[in-house]
Amino acid sequence: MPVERPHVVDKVEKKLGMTGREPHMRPTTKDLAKAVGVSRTTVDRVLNGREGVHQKTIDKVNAAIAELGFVRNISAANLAKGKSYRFLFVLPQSGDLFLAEILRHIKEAESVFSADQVWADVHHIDENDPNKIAAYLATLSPAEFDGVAIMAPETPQVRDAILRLQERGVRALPFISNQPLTGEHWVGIDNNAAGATAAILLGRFIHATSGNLLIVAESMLSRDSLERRLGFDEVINSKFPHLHALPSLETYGSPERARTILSETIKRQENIVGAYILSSEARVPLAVLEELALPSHVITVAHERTPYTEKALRSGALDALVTQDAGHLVRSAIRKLRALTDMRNTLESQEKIRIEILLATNL
Amino acid sequence: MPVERPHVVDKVEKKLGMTGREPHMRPTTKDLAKAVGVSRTTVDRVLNGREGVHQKTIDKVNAAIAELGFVRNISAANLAKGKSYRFLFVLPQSGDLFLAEILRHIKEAESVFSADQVWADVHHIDENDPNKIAAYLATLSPAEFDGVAIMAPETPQVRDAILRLQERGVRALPFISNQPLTGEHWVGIDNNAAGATAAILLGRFIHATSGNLLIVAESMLSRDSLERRLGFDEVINSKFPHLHALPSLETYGSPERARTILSETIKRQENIVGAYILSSEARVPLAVLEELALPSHVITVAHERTPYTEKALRSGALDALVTQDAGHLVRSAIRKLRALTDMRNTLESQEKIRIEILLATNL
DNA sequence: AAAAAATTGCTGCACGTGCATCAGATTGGC
DNA sequence: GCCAATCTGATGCACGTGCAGCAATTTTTT
Repeated sequence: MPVERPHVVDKVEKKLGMTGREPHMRPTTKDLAKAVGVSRTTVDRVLNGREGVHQKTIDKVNAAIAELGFVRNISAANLAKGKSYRFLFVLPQSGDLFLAEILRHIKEAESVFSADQVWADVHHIDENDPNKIAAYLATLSPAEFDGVAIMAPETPQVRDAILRLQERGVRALPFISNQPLTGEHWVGIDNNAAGATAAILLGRFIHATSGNLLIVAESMLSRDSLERRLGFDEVINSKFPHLHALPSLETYGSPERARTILSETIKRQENIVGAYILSSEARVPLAVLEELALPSHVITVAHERTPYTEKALRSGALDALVTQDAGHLVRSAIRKLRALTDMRNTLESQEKIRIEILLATNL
Repeated sequence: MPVERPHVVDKVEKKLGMTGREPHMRPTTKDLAKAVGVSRTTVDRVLNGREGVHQKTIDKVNAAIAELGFVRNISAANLAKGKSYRFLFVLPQSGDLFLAEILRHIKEAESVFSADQVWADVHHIDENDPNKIAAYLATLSPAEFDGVAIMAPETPQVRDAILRLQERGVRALPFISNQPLTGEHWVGIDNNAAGATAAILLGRFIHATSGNLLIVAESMLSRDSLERRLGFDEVINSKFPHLHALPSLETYGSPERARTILSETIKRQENIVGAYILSSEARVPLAVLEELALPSHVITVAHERTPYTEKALRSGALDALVTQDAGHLVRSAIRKLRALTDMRNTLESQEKIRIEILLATNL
């Protein structure tokens, strides 16, 4: 049974001069004060970094904190402050299945974190108009939101808008799409490594002694795509020189265009032994590849787990999936934003987003 | 900035007949009571399942809970109850590097969860003596621990001890080692799938058109090893019939024995194209394999990420690693135990332990 | 030594929920 | 219509921390 604190007994013990504190009860600010020989007010001043405390006293309090192993009861603190966390996810609009997964997990996470007074909203932006994005970010104030997770392509306008947002006191967190130079905080994977991982899978799964690799992207304009491609090429060139990665085919999200450029390329190239779909929306390219009925020895690798790619993996249309856990991304973003507003640290090992490899057996 | 609840303004608003509640403030039990038209006492009775409330009233309260979207403030509740969570991890003793990782993450997790009044102890048991394990579990009482995560081989004695533990009111959670029939709660991976995943990796990485696969285990007595082997064989037989999995070699944890049986087997078998180390301690077999200097085309797959296997992966001594995240395992166990003592549900998607595949590029 | 500044303490309420006690109110059975 | 049983309410303290207002003490400056 959970431990219920026995109020009365506690008091009696205190009267008898005992500590009144079971070994599994953490010291409180009151205990701290008693240990140091100051009042709770002074302890409070130290804990919350208020000024007007002598350095010597500060040191003594900190020493006692270390010795007693004092940990601030955040629940009680938040309760006292009546604090709540209002976060916003700024995401591209698009019918992307991966994005749908992200949205689903935001809803899910909100219900879990609701017990901790966390609110998560979503706002969709036109990801192709950096000025619009920057303009929208400029409207956000600390009065509305404590933190914002932003998934947007890296452009100078957006980067500046994020910096200004932070200056206004709104914690901003680059989300999935990396925004370099905005600080060390961000949630996502190393896309270079993701591309390299896809390359190893293709390189090792392909048994042919030579051949060409089809590379399909939605667009090569984004930094993420570029990084994946770079990481991919690096590995193919250094470890699998018998394979040749073709120039990236860009679908621009259009099924018709995808069909045209893919079928043309396949007709032209005789010796295709593998296909790498590096965009986060694999549905269109995958559907087209299935239509075109490539020989069965052609290995296909794509990114991001969605209902569609999952099915393709199960059916064998896809040989491997390099993905990041959408739920983890969302929860990590929320935890990081919360830590940022509380000026706490997060647990590195928990927040590191893994580059996951999925085969038909470990879905 | 975080939202500070403006006490004074609140009161004024209430006087003016407003709700006094910003849209991002969750309704409290007081609001609930007002909405239903009962007292906070009655709401409390319903929320905590106390008896003596008319069914009609219960329904009305529940309806209001749904309508207002009331979520009990667990922080406040725990604060009021002075509740703390004392959990125990019962683990094998052994110098296993994987176990060391688990231990490290328990320490780490304790510091994180300490803000939530969670205490995590560790007790080591002799994993080879089911009676001793059962006897130890019999000594645990709800007065000491609210929940216990147990990593122990499946035997009837242990299973019974776990059941009796649960009857005494101590939540028990099978940890990593599955204990079937003790309920749906457990933390770990499907070892059958893990073995199957290793098999796919080996099968696809090996380019030879025929050959033998070395299988190394610490012992085949545990259910986990058996399941991995079964999952492995199933995939090899059905999808890679040109490969032949040799009988399992058991090291019993002894480096000398490992060296002997491995070198003998390798001498006898001419055509070894792959090695699968299915035990959680890969260090000894891996070291021996390196000593024996197998040809470079031999593919090696092992389980569990440790500093040692990580290094082997980086150096190329190992081609792939099938692993489970030790930090995730530990945190998931703590979250599940907490949910069990609170009789809450956990988030399925967060607690599912993934079978991860690691290559040199996605460490 | 007196005045000013810096440091520390006291008191008391607030947050949302749990819980105990006692007092009313409503219902049902006869 | 009366008593008992069942249901509901009122009141108040507790948990650990934050915070405001003011008083008391110590240290530094003039």
